[in-house]
Amino acid sequence: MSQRSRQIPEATVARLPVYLRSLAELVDEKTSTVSSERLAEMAGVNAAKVRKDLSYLGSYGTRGVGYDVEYLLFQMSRELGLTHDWPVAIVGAGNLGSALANYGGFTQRGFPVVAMFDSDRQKVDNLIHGVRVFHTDDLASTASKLGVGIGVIATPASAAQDAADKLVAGGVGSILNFAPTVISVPEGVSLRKVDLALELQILSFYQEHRESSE
Amino acid sequence: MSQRSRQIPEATVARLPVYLRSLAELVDEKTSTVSSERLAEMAGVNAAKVRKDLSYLGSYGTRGVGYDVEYLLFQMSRELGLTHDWPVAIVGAGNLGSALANYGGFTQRGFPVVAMFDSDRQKVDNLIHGVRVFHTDDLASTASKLGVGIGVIATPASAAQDAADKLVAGGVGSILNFAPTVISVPEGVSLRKVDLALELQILSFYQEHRESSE
DNA sequence: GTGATCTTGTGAATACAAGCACTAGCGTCG
DNA sequence: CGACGCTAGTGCTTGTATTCACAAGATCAC
Repeated sequence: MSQRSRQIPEATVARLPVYLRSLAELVDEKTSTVSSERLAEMAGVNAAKVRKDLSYLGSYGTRGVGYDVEYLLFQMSRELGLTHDWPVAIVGAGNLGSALANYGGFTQRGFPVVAMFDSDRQKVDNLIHGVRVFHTDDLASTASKLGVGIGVIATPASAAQDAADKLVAGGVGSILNFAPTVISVPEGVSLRKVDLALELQILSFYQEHRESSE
Repeated sequence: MSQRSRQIPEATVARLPVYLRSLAELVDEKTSTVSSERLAEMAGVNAAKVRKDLSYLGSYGTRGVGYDVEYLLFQMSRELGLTHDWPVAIVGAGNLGSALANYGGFTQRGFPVVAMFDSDRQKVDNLIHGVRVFHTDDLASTASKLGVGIGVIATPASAAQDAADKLVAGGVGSILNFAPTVISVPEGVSLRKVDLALELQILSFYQEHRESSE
């Protein structure tokens, strides 16, 4: 059963949510069928890529017609694991952590924040946007008890690796890291990062090189 | 002069800031020389990749010895365009935009926020973390006047494309998009995106598939 | 029904990235 | 001063992702 679908390439997985959003828009505007070309335009990619990406999910299109929007949306949600909620824990109750907790979009999209953690005992037992703050000493056990699947690291860089280790110890399988540092996790744990400074520096590179060539 | 260095691959550019951070750490701990192996470990990549990446910048290492930390740091900063500031404008003075403006890290790292823009006249002329809010009607002209190089889009999805268009009209060459939507920019303008929901959904995919195979 | 027109699904070609494994050069130690 | 050990630089192989281009299936008009 685990081998239901051939391995989906990483690059494809990263694009599925973009298609998903496009499909949601199409539903909103009551469009029932969509071609790979239209979907490609909405997602900002090439049509052949859309078709190949979607073909990994199965043959859900109809030649000469296109894809049924609702059906594809459902299949994709299922594939992405969005048909049920994924409890999320946020480590670090500072500016960023609080901002993330306050940002309603999480829960709304199926990622309810069920706990926050901080090493500052002053913050422990506070409620942030209705979410209770626990001490990081209790991270692993609490995360495990609450069935946390995804951990978000919003600590300073120096505490990030420790946070990751504790999350993993608590059985968390996926980590989203906002701390500006490289962290390592055991094989089998998924890790993605969001790093502002890094993004700006990449843009700076291209900015610099564009200027010098004009 | 613009052809000083052979074209640096995108994947390499995206890693340079990671090396840069590692080098900064090494300077802090007073290390004067570093091998590709050590740097690879710090950056979480393979040593051969480090050497290849650095070789695009020039031959700054010494065989049998390694790289001089300070010298490499300098060269890399230069290449990344970090030897001077890049004025940044933030479009959207809502929760996210304000949080970004309040986050000191920007200015500190050479990306001073020189202006914010919002379509809500109530917010115009407010100061957020010392940064004045302008109306989006004046976006292009103000951005141009202030010499903004990088624009950050922190608007709702529906306003993002318009914000991008105005930034481009104002001469902005690089855009960092936080809005959960695909935006398009003319050739020659750099575009990167940061999208929370998307990251969580990608993690959800792997989470889902890990579970089903255990 | 048959031909014209779409649009998917996919094999093959191309482009890009990663990693290995070797070579060249530097420093050091005996 | 010669041999050895270390480490950068890089050609080549392998793997992955993108794109092209076309055949196969579906619909529609008449």
